[in-house]
Amino acid sequence: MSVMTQMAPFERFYSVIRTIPAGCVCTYGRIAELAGMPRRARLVGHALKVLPDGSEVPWWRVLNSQGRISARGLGGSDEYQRLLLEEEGVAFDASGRVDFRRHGWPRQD
DNA sequence: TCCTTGACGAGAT
DNA sequence: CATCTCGCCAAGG
Repeated sequence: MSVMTQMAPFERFYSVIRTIPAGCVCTYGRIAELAGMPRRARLVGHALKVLPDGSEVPWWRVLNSQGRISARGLGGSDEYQRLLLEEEGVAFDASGRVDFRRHGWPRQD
């Protein structure tokens, strides 16, 4: 079996993330649910982590359940993520949180 | 193969 | 609000 026959097992997640509209955000847990894999939030984080640079998957639109950017540690893309979101019109409050009622997707209603 | 680490999350304290 | 526990599971040592 060639190394290519076994594609990345995270396509389900990437597909869902690709549908998040610009200016909107979603959570790791919600992505997992929408992908049909409830309780796999942690795996979504891993999927984004291994995403190659320059990927078309809008990883920056994924936040944790508190509406915050998950810390990545040294050399992380935390700041960059916030920048990308703000460019799309996403607002952060004084404590660095995004209001899901305003930018959350899918909309609850 | 065992053990530890995580871009996580919900619930209990 | 801050911790802690537990569920989950791919990766890397």
